[in-house]
Amino acid sequence: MINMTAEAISPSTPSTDGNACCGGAVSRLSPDEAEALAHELAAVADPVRLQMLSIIASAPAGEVCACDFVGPVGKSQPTVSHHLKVLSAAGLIEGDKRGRWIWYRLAAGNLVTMMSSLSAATS
Amino acid sequence: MINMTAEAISPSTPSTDGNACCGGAVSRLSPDEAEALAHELAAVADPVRLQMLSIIASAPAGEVCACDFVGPVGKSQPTVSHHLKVLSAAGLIEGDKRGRWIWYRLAAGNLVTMMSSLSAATS
DNA sequence: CCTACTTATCGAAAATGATCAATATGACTG
DNA sequence: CAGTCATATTGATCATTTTCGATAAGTAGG
Repeated sequence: MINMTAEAISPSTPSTDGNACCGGAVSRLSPDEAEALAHELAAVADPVRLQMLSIIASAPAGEVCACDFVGPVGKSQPTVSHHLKVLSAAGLIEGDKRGRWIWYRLAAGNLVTMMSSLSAATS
Repeated sequence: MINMTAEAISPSTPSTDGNACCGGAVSRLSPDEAEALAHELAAVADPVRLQMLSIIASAPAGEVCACDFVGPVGKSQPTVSHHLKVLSAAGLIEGDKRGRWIWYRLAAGNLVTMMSSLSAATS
């Protein structure tokens, strides 16, 4: 999931002179890793999507019909569909098409993984 | 800016007829709570800011001079200053002005709090 | 005081993202 | 098969965010 194509320790500025600071900083995250983690976090950093996740989480059966989001979040159906797609693409939810409806449930593992990565980067 | 069209436990669609779904969904997050949590998460959902947090986290002394970010993240000084402001406003880092420099350290508690809120909303 | 240095702010340009109306797609129903 | 319902896609608009060059504000040193 996390990309290792670029080196994690960025070259930084040469630190040519005798400055008191500026020169030795190092990141645990390569630019690519940071990009990937930021993308996952961005999927969750939206009020509508947070409400949708919370709606699924508090559903008795653990799953919610797509049409059930429109009313509570107060957005149009295309907007809800867009957000479902974002959450799905980020691996945070999974949809199950049954008959005319699509039932969404949490893919809870990926949320935990995401938070672990964040913790590891900022330990 | 904040839309108040729906309240915490949204009434949703009337569900007048005998639909198999659409009607009973409830969010644990009010629109305002969702907005607040999303705002905190957005502070972290950026590759540059993630790298900056990771740079502070891996600094031996636990703090990093502001000038030390510019090289590693590969952005201009005004851009770095902007991101420091965002992280600071979100309560994720704290700056300490000593002499000519400003030293930044993690305010780690708020990261933990943020992740707890996210967990609680999506339990 | 004048200069060099560090950080912040301003203003503008470019990119990204959220949103909705209209419409398409696909599935059940009568 | 025609109609209805649930969801996805399209196309456009509006708001936000990222970014940088220029410049201001503040501090230390000569």
